[in-house]
Amino acid sequence: MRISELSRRSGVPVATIKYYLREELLPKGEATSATQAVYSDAHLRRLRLIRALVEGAEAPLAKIRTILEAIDDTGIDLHRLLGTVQYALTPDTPHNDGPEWREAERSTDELLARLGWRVSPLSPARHQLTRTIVTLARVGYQVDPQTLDLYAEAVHTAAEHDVGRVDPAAPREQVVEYVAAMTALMDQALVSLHRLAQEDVSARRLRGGADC
Amino acid sequence: MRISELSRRSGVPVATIKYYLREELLPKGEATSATQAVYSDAHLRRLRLIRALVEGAEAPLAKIRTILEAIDDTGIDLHRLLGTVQYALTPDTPHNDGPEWREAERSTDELLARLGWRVSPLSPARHQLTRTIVTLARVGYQVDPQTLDLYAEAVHTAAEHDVGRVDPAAPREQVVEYVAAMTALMDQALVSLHRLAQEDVSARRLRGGADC
DNA sequence: TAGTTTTGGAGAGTAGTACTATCCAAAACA
DNA sequence: TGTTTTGGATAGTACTACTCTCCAAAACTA
Repeated sequence: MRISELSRRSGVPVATIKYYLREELLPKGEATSATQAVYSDAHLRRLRLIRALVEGAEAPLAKIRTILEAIDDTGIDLHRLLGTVQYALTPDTPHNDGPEWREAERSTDELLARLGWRVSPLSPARHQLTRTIVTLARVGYQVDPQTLDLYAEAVHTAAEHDVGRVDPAAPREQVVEYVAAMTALMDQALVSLHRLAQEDVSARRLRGGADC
Repeated sequence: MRISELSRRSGVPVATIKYYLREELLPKGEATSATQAVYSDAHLRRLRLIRALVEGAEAPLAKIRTILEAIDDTGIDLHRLLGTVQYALTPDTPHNDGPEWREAERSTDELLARLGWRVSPLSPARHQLTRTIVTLARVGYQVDPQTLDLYAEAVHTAAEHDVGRVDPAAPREQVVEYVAAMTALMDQALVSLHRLAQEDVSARRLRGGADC
C-alpha cells in the first residue's frame, strides 16, 4: 500500500508518518521509483506499536526507538527485552546522595531482600521506588515496610500473570511484541484500576460525614 | 525566613520560586516592605508538595494548581478531594467512538459491575482503563476478563490500605495533604513494584534458554 | 495527452511546558 | 558607603512532537 493508505488505515497523518520515517522509527517502504514507495502490513503493525507506546506509555520517541531496536534484535532474550523496555520507560532522574536518600535506599534494599526477588542492583525500578519513598517522606508521609510488603504481594500476583501469558509456541515476532507491549502498557491498566479501587474504598469510607 | 533561605531549605532555585509565585502556585510571603517579604514554614511545606507533584507525579503545573486549590478549600470532603486529584492527574485524551472503543468500554463496565465497585460513570480512571484496553487490542493483545479480575483484586487490597491510613484524629491540614500525596504518588510506588515483580518473574521464567 | 493529485525528501515553523536569565530600584547588610 | 538581596517584570531557552510548505518526479484520470 502507499503512504496515504497506511495513513488511512492507521489513523496517523502522512506528515507524522514521514516524521517517523525521518526519525527512523519506521523502516523505509520498498521503493518502486525515485519518488514512490509501497508499505507492507508490517509497517502498519509497527506504526500501531509506535502509537501505542506514544499514547499508552507516554514514552519519548528516542526511547521508543530503543525499544524497537531491541524488538528487532533477533538475538535478544526475552528477559533482556523486558529489561530494555523498563529502562526505556523510566525517566532519567538525578541520583541523590544524602541521608534521606540512603535511608530510602535501605528500605528498598530490605524489601527486596525480604521478598527474595531477583532484581538487578541497576534496575531502574529500584531507583524509582527509592525516589518515590523519598518524595513521600518530604511531604510528611513515611512509607512503612508493611505498606511496601502489601503492595509487593499484590503486584507479584499481577506480574506472574503478565509473564505467564508469554506463549512459547507462538512466532517469535509475536512473542517479542507481546513482551514489549505488556511491559509498557499493563502499568497503565494497573494504575487505572488502582485509582478505581481507591475511589471505591473512598466512597465507602471518606464520603460525606466520614471525613473527621 | 527570606526567599534565599526558603530556596536553600527547599532546594528550589529562587528564580523557580518566583515563577511559582507568579503562577500563583505559592502564596505571597508576608510583605515587610515594598521590596521585601518573609516566608513561613507553610511556604516551605507547600513548595515541597509542589515539587513532589511535579517530580513524583509528573503533574502539569496548571493541574497542580487545581489540586492545591482543592486542598485549600476548607469545605471539601475527602472523597471529593481524592476525585479532584485523580482528575488532575489524568491527561485529557480524546474520546473515541467506534466499535473497538465500545467493546472496551463494555469490558470496563462489566468488570466494575462484577466487582460492585462504587465508581462514578465520569471517573477519569474508567476512561483510562478503557483506553488502555483499546491500545493493547490495537497491538494484538486482548485483555481478557480474568486478567482484569486478577489485577482488580490485587489493587483493591492496596487501596484499602491507602485509604485505611487516613487518620481522622489528625489535624485537617495534615489529612488533606496525606490524601493528596497518597493519591498522587502511591501510583508510582505501585508501578515501580510492578516492574520489580515483573523482573523477578521474568528472571525465573524468561531468562536465557527459557525463551522458546 | 494534459491537467490534477500523490509521492519522497528536505527544511522551517508551531505549540506547549517549565523553567532560567536579566534588569532595575528599593531595602538590607556589613 | 559599598555590596548584596529582594520583588517584580520581562524576555529568553531548551525540549518535545509534531505540522506545514515547497519542489520535482511519478501516478492517476478524463
